[in-house]
Amino acid sequence: MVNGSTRIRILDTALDLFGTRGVGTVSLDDIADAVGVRKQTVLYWFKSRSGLIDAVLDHAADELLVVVEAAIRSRGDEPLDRVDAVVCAVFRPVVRRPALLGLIREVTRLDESHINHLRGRLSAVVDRCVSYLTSEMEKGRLRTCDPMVLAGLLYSTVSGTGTEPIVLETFGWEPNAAGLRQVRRELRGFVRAALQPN
Amino acid sequence: MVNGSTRIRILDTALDLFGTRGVGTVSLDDIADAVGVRKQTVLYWFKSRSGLIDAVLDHAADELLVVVEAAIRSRGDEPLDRVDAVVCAVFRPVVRRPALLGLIREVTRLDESHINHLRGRLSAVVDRCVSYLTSEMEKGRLRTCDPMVLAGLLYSTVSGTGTEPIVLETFGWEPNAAGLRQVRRELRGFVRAALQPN
DNA sequence: TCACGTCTCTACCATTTGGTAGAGAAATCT
DNA sequence: AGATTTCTCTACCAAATGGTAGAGACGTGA
Repeated sequence: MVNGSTRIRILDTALDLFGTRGVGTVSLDDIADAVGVRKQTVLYWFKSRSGLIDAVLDHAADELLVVVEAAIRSRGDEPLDRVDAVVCAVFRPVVRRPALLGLIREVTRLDESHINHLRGRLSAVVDRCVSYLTSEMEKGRLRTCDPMVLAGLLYSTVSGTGTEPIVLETFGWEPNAAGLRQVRRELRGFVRAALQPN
Repeated sequence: MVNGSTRIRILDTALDLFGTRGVGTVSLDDIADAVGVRKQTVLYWFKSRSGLIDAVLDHAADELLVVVEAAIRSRGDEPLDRVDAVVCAVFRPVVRRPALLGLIREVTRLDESHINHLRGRLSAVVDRCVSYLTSEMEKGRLRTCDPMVLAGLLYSTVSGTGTEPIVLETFGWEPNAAGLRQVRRELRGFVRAALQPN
């Protein structure tokens, strides 16, 4: 594969379309049109629609993993700061690449095989997060609760906030740069309050 | 319309399918098959796919409104209890009718006209929630923050938790009755902690 | 009984879907 | 130069899509 550029362009475009419109409603023709190529070129690079989906999920997982891993390592010892860094890291794509979280959220609509594919890709970070939360709770530096479910709650809050600007608009929020900063600020405060040890 | 039962059955079935599989990926044939009727019967009751979608959204909004309105009125004066009651109320359909919240969450994938349709239906409750949060914050009985964004955060947390069991499973959670109770308990604790006045 | 509205059906249709077959241009290797 | 690999194309196809047209079964009121 000497020339990766077409492949990459397809991958990027598919990620955007899948993430914003939902995997199930985007056809190969839609993707090909957006890339400026014929559907058969897409099928040359990815042997089937299903294969493309898996590849796009990998692509998305890669992008997310890099961001999160960096954040986990970044800030000091205090767990509230650590979590805050991860929240900010996951929130960054909301601005830079809104489709990314949207695609991850699509997991609910995918069939078993794609779900497992994505799970395999993310399980390492997920495990790290849960065991980190567990150990900090044991030290009494986070509000004590079920760490697995807490991780899920945090995910829901951050990803929901990032992927549903339409809902926020319904609540009266204004969708612009200042509004996004506002949301991020509130999100961080919300999570911090929810984790504060009692 | 003497016999409403076919219409209602279509509406119910469509709500379930739309909510679990996503609006865009469910065809009229899928719905008709599930009801045990021909596609043309569906098109007799709802003049187009788009009309059916609006009707289903109305159906869902009705169901949700009843539940939420009752909860808002229910419990005493303390705002944390009030919010807790609403959280429980919204969480109930997660068990009884998982597709309901799933459908509401589909709003992000719908086109402008359907979005506005749903918004019109929900704006009253939404406004009430926001102004309630505002007034309680002014009294210092809730953590002070932006009430609109807070409402959005609460929505994301509750609906995300309810609509993404697959994500929770990835975090190691077990999808059964005990697991659901566990999630609800953690959710309530999470929200309570996040709203506690400082 | 007859007419009428209600309800579901069969029969189609144009368009779009994911996918196959294979031709042709261009680069790369020998 | 000739052969081979890489890449994108045109030309199809069977199946599924949303939707139209209209027939027939059914009960109800006059």
